[in-house]
Amino acid sequence: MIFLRVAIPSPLRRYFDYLPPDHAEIGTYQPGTRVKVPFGRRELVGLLLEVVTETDVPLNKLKPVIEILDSSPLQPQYIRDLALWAADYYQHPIGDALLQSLPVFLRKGGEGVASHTYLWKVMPDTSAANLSDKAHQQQALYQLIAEHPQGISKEAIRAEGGQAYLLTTLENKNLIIKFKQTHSLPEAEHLIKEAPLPLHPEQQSALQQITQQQGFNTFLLDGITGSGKTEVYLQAIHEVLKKGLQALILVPEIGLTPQTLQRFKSRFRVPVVALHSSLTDKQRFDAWMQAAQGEAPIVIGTRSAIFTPLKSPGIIIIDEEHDSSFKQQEGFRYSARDLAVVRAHAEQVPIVLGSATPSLESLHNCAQQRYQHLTIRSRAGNASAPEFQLMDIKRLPLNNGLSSELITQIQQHLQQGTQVLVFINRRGFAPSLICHDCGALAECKRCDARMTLHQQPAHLHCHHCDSQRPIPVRCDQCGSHALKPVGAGTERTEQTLNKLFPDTPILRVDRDSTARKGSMAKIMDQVHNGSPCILVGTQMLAKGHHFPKVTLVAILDADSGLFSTDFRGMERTAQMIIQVAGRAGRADHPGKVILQTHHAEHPLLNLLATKGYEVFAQEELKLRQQYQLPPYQHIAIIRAEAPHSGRAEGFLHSIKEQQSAFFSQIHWSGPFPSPMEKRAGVFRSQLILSSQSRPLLQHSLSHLCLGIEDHPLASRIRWSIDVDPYDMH
DNA sequence: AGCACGCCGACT
DNA sequence: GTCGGCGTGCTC
Repeated sequence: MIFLRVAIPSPLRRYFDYLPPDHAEIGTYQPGTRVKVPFGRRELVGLLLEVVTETDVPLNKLKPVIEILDSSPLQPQYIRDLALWAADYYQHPIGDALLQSLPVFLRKGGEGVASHTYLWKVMPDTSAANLSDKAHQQQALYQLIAEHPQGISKEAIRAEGGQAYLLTTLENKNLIIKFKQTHSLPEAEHLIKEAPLPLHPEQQSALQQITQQQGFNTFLLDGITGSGKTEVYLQAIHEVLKKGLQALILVPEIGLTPQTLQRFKSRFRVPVVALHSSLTDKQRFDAWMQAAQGEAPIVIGTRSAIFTPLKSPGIIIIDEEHDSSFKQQEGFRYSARDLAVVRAHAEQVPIVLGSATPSLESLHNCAQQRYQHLTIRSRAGNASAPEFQLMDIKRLPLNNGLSSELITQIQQHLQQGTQVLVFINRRGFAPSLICHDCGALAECKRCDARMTLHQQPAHLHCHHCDSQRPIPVRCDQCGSHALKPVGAGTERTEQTLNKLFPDTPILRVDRDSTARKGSMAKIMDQVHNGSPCILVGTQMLAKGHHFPKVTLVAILDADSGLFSTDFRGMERTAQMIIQVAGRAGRADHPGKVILQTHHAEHPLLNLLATKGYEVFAQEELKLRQQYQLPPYQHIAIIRAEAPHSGRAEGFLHSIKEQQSAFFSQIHWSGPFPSPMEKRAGVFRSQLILSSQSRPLLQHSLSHLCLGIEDHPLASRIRWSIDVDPYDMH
């Protein structure tokens, strides 16, 4: 008798055994195929993992599988192993982790067959001369297709500006022929579309390190903004493509822009597949299949793309490796960057982690000789580094957050015909609304937080739970009409700058101003026309985009993260400052960065402004070591939440009392209320576990997890484990 | 996580 | 009378 062991997408941390399907043809059941199974009163898509001859479950409880969905596994074994490794390491239910490694289309039971891509090529013994001289567009299309002897797809034709609607016309004239895309790639000599840029010595040396070694190696490509990291990626990818292998590139959520894609598409004459959020489930699956079948030599995606199978893996690249979006912040809380290293090791391919502001973890891994540190300290061309100025604003009068010296400097830069970037990491008009008579602040009813005042459109908005209400006319507490906005967000800064510089366009860039499709592109077009303007925005400005005409970057509030309860606050602030600063100045325009601060004497802020990120990071690492914080300690947070105050904390207390004696060399701290205890109507608490040894912590967590599951309150309280948390909230 | 069962309050 | 509130228990 045989049983099918199936992974089910549920929070239950175990497998489920099933009987073979009722009318099954005699055949082999292949691990890795999807199955449709009854589960409770539902039908779910699960993943067949193993065929076993024994089961612990009483026979009368076993149900048969409804249907085997795939004739063979759609995913290679190593992706399943990666998901299993992650489930174990991040303490996530195994079935859920496994199913999350598949595209949504397959999770929902969609047919595992990709749509065909059709290609066109020119018929032999024809030429553009067969067309009328007047048919310019047809001629151009013919030429374009002729340039691709392996065939070209409709999408690629459109991307190259060809008139795809004329394909049928040329087909009817028997000049071109349509065929299904096959898996072959262009010959090595046809790979390059656009010539590589010359490398300066540091880039050259980094490229050599990456490409000359065999098998698995982790490289930290630590290159200042403008040092040409992307060119190193491109040339490393070229080497991979020459061997007929594929490249997987992970970028931050906000970094998957058409410009990013274009850099890869215009360099190589191979399909580049992008797994972005605007694709439908089916389109995403098709792209996934192209990667899995080796049809797409270059695959670019965000966090979840780490589970994309490649037929012939050649290299993995994580761009902006310090970026927080690589860590999933809910549910299956994996770090795509860390999983990428695990994956590269399993596949024996090199992995490149690139950043101008590397995470302290990665720098520490370099110091421990686990990663090879490749630094690029010179900029491409003759660009010079921006000059930093810490501007002490203590006791100075401010015009909605702008000091008069800053205003003067903005004026000067506009007069010299260049652009200015004003960075303020708060959207909305003002962080809150205060009653001038009694001091009461407009608070969110569901969170321990102030509500942000917005004016476009006018309302109060909680940025933590998204609840909204109209702007009150009278104070809730005392009935006074004297309600005043306190502090400034992007909207207010925009308004203030508009009054100060009425003749200069002020362009606001934040989540609100770019919510409509195409509005970001519109703003960027205006910036790139080069005439003087002021860009005002949040961290959206700090990523991806380059503003060659910007010569002054003003950071209105450099202090926000200096005294954060989160030990990573300083690191994040520094990364943000350097990333924003990196938007300014190019070859002919040296940039200047002004940091408005109330703590101009802050040692780390000074170090950052005068000596740069690298020196700052070394100092910050010393502090982490001194206080025994990551990366010198490994930590995990057990979080709990409940709709009544105290319950979550009581639950964690009870867990700690019951369990802590069983574990040695694990340091327990808490439970504490979360930094914002009430959020979206629930009360949250956390218990922090730390250890010097990562394997020990992981092992302990696995046991602890079983203990928590058995706790009588576990089913009534929402709890989760966050291993290597990025955000302490 | 879902989903159903089951036992108490305020509606037609 | 019953509609529906969410506490509890189960999923091979």
